[in-house]
Amino acid sequence: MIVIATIRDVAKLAGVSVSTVSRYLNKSGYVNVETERSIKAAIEKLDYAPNQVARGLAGKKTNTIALILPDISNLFFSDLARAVEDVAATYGYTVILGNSDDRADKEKRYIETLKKKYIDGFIFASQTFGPEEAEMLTKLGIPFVCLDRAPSEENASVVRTKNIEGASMAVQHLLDIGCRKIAHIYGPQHLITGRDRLIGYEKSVHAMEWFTPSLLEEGDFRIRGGISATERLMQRHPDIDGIFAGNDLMAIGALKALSRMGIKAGEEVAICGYDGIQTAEITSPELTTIAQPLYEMGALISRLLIKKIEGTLEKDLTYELDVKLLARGSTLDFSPRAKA
Amino acid sequence: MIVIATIRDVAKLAGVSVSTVSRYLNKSGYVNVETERSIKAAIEKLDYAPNQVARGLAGKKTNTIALILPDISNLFFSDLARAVEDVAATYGYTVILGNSDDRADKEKRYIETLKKKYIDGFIFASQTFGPEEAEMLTKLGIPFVCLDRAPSEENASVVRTKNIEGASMAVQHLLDIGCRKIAHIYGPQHLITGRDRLIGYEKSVHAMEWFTPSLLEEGDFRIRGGISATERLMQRHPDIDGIFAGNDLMAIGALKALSRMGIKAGEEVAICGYDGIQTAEITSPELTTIAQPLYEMGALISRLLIKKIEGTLEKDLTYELDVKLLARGSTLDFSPRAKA
DNA sequence: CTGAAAGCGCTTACAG
DNA sequence: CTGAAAGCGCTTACAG
Repeated sequence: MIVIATIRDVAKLAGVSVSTVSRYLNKSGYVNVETERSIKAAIEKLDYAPNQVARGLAGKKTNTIALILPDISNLFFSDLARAVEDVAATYGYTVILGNSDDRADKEKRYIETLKKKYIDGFIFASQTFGPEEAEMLTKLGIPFVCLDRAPSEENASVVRTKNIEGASMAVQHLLDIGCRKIAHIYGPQHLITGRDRLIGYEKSVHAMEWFTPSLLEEGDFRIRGGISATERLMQRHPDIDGIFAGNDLMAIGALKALSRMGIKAGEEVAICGYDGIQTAEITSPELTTIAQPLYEMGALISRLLIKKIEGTLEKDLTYELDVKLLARGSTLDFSPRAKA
Repeated sequence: MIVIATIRDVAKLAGVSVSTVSRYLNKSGYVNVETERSIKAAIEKLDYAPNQVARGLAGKKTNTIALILPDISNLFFSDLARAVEDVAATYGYTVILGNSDDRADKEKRYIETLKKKYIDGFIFASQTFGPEEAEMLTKLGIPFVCLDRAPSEENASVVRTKNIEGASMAVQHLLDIGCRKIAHIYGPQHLITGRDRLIGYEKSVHAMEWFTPSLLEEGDFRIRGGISATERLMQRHPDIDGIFAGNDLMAIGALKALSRMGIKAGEEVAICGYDGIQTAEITSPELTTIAQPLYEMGALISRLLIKKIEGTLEKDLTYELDVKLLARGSTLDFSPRAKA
């Protein structure tokens, strides 16, 4: 077992007081150039590194943030988590991971246990995060930022994409390639992503002569929900030739459902998703999608949190990032004649 | 801002000393039933919860473990991380996430910064973790456990699956469905998973008359590597009718490559992967794979670490879990005649 | 520019 | 069974 040097050891070796070493370490207050040199030498010699736990107790800062998301094994969130951790590490922060399964009780438990650990701040990518918890954190004085959804009208920093606009892009693309009857599988309506993408779809199609509300079907943002929604849609309207799914997982479900029904996804029925998860590239046909800049979103949100923690964030804002159409086989292979 | 109660507040309210409260909290030493009651009442009234940072400093235990893996956005590791976090939370531990990109320098940096935070232990799912780092941790007295690979001959706890056996199962399955010329895309040979699965393949085929070493091709455990390996293989041996890929990502690459070449994956060339990641179900045809019990692996490894931390692990062992063949479209659709 | 002192909120022997 | 004291390794005013 190795003996780890403390600030006292450094002070002794450098022939100064502990306070001076601390001041040097934190660059708070003046330190003479000479003494600075000897402190530096002592630190080097002893291979000293400040004990973060002691620092945490004394200074109430741990350089640790928590990322609370529904499920890290969900493709969307693992991409995001990667970005969050990258940026956090760059700024010298450590990331604690919490899976909430979108359950308020689990989420609260994380808040409870992590406040006792003096976590510096929270990122919520969870859907359950609401006003109650936001207030709890505010009272405790713990900074937080949110993905997609603001917990209340108050000022909180939020990062999301232009969902309405993105949905319109999806529909427009389907129209452009020649679709004449486009359905939408929408996500849960208690989520802003579910709602806004539905709004974008409706805006784009409500004036079309072929539009009817029965072209709408509810999904759950998961593959399974996409499958059953597609089945119901195709049964109701066998002449559907385009489907815009509220996210990629449901679009993958649509792909699956169609192929089970013996319909050529992509050729006979074009499909477009939303998110731009990596997996959209491994389906066949590959999935056309409205790509969110996942990495940027994660990077931005963790940068915002760190700024809040360090008190350098001017003011809370909602950031709506641009999305991008990635046209791939599931729409590019479309040839209306294939069906007729 | 809320005022948080400390152990002193509890002691005062209960009319006892801080030591007694501490003893009650940690169930160390005797506490009279009466005083226990009043302490309990005080805790309830003040909504007291011990400060973990202070506890960490005084007792050198933080109830926090670190999970170091190559990349959380890799499907394999996100599934695993979920299990690790679940189990850790159950035992009252918090999980810190670190992405190493399989780079020794990043890995060491995590060790450096986390030891200063009094992390209780490490799980390494990273491939770079070697003897040097293992020694470093041993010297520091920090417990660790490893996925797949032991860092040295010394006693370390390791969790992996029966790779050789699993590979043989894959080959046997391909033979069973009628394949007569089976290639193997092997993973990096500095990884035990890459090596052992190759051994399993060779064991099963070396006596076959059709076997030739040119049925082997190297991959990198990623989709891209699977694609190019498959291209090279099919060029060399257009009559290959079965491919066993060393992991699912490369198998997905094989699927992609074949479809680009106009070959019907599944029907003309059967494909089997290894891992059992969730994504294997969303390809088309769905991917047959040798499934590792990912969740169990994650659960076991984190349970092992916690036992080591708490000193209740009898001895270090290497656990080799069973795998299971999940036969799906990529082999079940096989019909040799399709090609002829 | 520097040091002594108090404090962060616990735990751990050690007396009693 | 219980309490006083020292200590964990820092930071933060406050004097000088």
